[in-house]
Amino acid sequence: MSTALDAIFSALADPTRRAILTMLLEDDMAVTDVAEPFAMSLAAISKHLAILAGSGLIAQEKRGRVKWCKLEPDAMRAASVWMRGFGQFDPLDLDAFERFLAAELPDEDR
Amino acid sequence: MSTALDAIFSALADPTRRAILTMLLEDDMAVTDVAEPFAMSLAAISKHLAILAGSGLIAQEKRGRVKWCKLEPDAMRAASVWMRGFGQFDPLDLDAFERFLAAELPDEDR
DNA sequence: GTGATATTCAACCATCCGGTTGACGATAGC
DNA sequence: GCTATCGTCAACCGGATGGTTGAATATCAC
Repeated sequence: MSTALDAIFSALADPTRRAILTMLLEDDMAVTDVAEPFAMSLAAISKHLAILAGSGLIAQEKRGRVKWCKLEPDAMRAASVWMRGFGQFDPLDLDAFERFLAAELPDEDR
Repeated sequence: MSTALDAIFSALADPTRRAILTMLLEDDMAVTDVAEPFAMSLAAISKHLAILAGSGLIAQEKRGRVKWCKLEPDAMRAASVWMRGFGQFDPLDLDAFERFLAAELPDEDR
């Protein structure tokens, strides 16, 4: 019971990585341009981007010597669906919620 | 830009803690009962519960010598809303979710 | 009061995480 | 070919994280 949601939630747990995702919401960006507004080294940002790519939240494509980073919002869907189970369903609806999860999420994410 | 979302996402990043939240979806539980299905010490679970309480995802109330743990689903809303900002989710799946809501919840709760 | 149960505290440990720096491999421009 | 730019790699560092154990605190049952 883990890997995909683990990776997504822990990727989202860092404010720098959330800020990067917000930036990518506006447009695809090269690694250097992603790093520019942050007060940390390029290598650090490169690691953050690798973590985001590893969780599937972004995709990276190298074109020439520049590597482009592109948001992959679909990766957030599993986590969003998981979270929605809380708060919108009261205990009486639990069985129905389980059925919904069974339909929406792969086994390993339940 | 950080603390609340940091705490919530990093609390959710651990599979043990997510499993605990799922258990609490069914009913409020005492610490010992929460710990029972897990292959780790009671102290470890106690720490996990403290983290969940610290992030606001659960509330704990001590009654007598037993401490009851109760889900606080509202705490998830900030994170859920944040994620939805990215979510041009697959429209077909959203439709499925809407149909599910329509079938399972009375009108006044939607 | 004695003894069992519920929970936390404190110290400790191994590992992971977020950051640094410096060297390196590729590609672009001239 | 030379040089500047883009990005990663490797080694390192301090602090957080997730777990352990054993002692301590509080409450309940008798």
